[in-house]
Amino acid sequence: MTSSTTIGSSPRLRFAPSPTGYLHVGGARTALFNWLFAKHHGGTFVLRVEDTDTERNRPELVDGILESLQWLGLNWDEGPVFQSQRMNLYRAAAEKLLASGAAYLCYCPPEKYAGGDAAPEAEGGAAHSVRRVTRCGCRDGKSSPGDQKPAVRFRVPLGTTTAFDDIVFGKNAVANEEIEDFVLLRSAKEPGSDLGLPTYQLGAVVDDIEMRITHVVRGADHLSNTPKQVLLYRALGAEVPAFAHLPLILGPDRTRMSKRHGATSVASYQDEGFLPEAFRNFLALMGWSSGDDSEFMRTDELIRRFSLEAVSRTNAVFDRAKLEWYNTQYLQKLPVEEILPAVRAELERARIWRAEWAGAERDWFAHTVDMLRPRTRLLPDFSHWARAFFSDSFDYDQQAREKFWKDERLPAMLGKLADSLAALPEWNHDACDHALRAIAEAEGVKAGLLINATRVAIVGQAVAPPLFDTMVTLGRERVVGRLRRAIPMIGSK
RNA sequence: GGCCCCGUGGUGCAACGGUUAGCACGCGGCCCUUUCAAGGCCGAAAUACGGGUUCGAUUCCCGUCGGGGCUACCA
Repeated sequence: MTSSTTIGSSPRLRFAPSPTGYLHVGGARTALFNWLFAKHHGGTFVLRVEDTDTERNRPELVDGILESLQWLGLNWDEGPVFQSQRMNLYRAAAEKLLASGAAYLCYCPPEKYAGGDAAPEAEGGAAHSVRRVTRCGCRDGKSSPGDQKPAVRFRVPLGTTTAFDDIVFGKNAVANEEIEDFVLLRSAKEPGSDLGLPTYQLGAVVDDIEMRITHVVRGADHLSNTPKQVLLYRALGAEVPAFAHLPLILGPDRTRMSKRHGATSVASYQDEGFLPEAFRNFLALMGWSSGDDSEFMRTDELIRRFSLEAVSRTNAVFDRAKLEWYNTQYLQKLPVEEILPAVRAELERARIWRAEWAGAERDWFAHTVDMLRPRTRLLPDFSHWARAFFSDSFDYDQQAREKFWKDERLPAMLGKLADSLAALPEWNHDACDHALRAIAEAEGVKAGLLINATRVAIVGQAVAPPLFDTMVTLGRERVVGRLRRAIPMIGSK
């Protein structure tokens, strides 16, 4: 679409989260697209932590963000680079801009510009409606220093228009009159220093230049800021990178996703038992499509087919039901070997993992997981409703008991079944099948009655794989033992 | 308020001047069946509205409405 999108031999991308919260789904999608693009073109993916706002920064959140990124498999090639450790870079840039006249010192008190929609009640409520683009007397050197420490503001060149090409949104142009003289360096807080911390605009541009970022891929909430940054690149004498803004991910009510929309952090989905690859696949199709109707695309295919040109301009609503569908699909379709580690981790978490399953009983484990997975949606299903397959300590679902243990002849019939099973010369699907049906026939009841009652007796649930497969998997000893253990419970509360 | 962006079923995406507007999730029904899933089949459901341009608009233009973003010494 954009001819300036000539992708060099090795594009350099970056994801630059700010540690003011956990990694949320929007950030994860941005990281994913950067990563997919870098992988597709054999480029470099850099991680940068934008921690210049010392007030709102929570350093302890950095680890969580990195962990979520790693969980998603979005490995970075360089970094993490912390902006807080590169202050001299930003100050040098500010000095350079000051020296060239592209920036000026502003002595206005910070409160003067506080407000806007963030604080509409300021100045009597009408303030935001008459609010003008920031342009104070300091720009022309009319203000005197006084006691106030200065901030450094960019001197937006008036009388012209700033334009750029966005790979996703196309041509963008805005009259410079509409761009405020944004702050580059905040006024100093500490008594000693003259200049303060850099703002996002300065930090991002200086770093993107220094890191030789070729493609800036980020959320569309930055679209309106981009002209400012284009101006900065030029004032710094640097080449403007390619921009690609991504449509936003919204909550079900079409407003920006936030805590009140429930789970928004990547970590919460990890905790719930989603598979990272399923999550990735889901995320990839929010704002992007392969062009055809493909939906189930594993990561290598995503990398192969990804392009920024195919990114949509429409905001997308996060649909948890679809995410769950993806997880179900992955749980179902992946070679069973690939989901074993995740199931193991889940069983370990539930403290019912046994070392043999990684050794001598590895085949049994793989087979059992394979048998169970068509009925699973999230990883914890393996340790919850399927718990009886991995542990002898499990509960009997109350509703299942009420539904399938109603018949008062059941204790006697199940007793006979237990005896019959215990005496079976062979322990396999058909042998169990015949034994049970023989008893049903002799007692004059439908096999289903015994099948359902037995299922509840041996796994505690109404839901399980086909009964005779379940019996074979569990083994004779367990089945007979559990049957006898359950008999006294039938009819009792 | 100002500036900018977006607008296909409830949701995520296709159709990039000519299709009976396609796929998927979700929803309803049927089949399968030993419970529950998975799977198969069928169904309801959309081009926000109004003007243009055109032989012909989902598609191009304008307006309205709706949604979103920015308008911070946050990022």
